Amino acid sequence: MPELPDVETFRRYLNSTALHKKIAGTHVLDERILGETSRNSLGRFLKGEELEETTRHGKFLFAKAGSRGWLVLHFGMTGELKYQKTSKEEVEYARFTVDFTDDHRLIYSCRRMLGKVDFTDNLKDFAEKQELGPDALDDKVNLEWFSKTLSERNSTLKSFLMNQSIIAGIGNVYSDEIFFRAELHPGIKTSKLKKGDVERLYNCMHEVLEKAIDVQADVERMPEDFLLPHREPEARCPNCGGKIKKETIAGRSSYFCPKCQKK
DNA sequence: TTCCATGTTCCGCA
DNA sequence: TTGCGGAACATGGA
Repeated sequence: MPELPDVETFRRYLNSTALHKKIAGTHVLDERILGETSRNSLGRFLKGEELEETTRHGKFLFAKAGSRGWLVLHFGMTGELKYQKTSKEEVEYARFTVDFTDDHRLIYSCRRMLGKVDFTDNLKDFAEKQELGPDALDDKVNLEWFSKTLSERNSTLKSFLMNQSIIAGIGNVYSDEIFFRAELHPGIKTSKLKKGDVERLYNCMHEVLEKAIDVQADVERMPEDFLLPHREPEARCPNCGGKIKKETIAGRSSYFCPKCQKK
């Protein structure tokens, strides 16, 4: 589930596997995965270079390829990364590979084709073009900024937190988790929040994202009192034992506890 | 077979 | 003009 914690986990995985190796070539297995950069250009930009370092902005992962710029990976809803020996059998739904001269390759897979592979020579320009707000864990997103930005909007909390042009990185699953921890109903209007609510929401956003990164976004390793392990029909609230409710809010299915998260 | 799914983008409307 | 909510997109999985 590629939201901020998942993408951060991919980034660390890439760092521990695919950095500082010479790129022999690249393969685009399905052109529909490409963003603005053509198959040929992508190959030309990457071949002979090494991935030197990585960074992340919201749900976008960037890997610096020599002095030419950055490989851009977005994972859509079903994207994944895998690094393995070239001789190993192909990963299912593999769409793009970076092949290294040491006979290993980095495989980008994406079942539903909603992700994107791209290249950019400037991270700032890229973020602007994508209309990305600051990353949720960026220092800029402090309580003061958060509370000011919240007050300038008038939408549901759900739609606020999932809007990538306001704050980048939070999607459907982790926004539910944040509202659960903050004991706020996802359908509350931003204008209705009291000062204490805003602070709690802000703190829970950090708590949830950091904890999720800690456990490598693995649901099995999430704390038992998180909503995530109980995010399914008929589940019980880990807090009060009540029944978890599913409702469409801002166009997405939202799970919450109607007892703990009042509107 | 039908419904649903963690992503973004586009369109109509207030 | 801006910004919100819903539909559409692609591809299976339950």
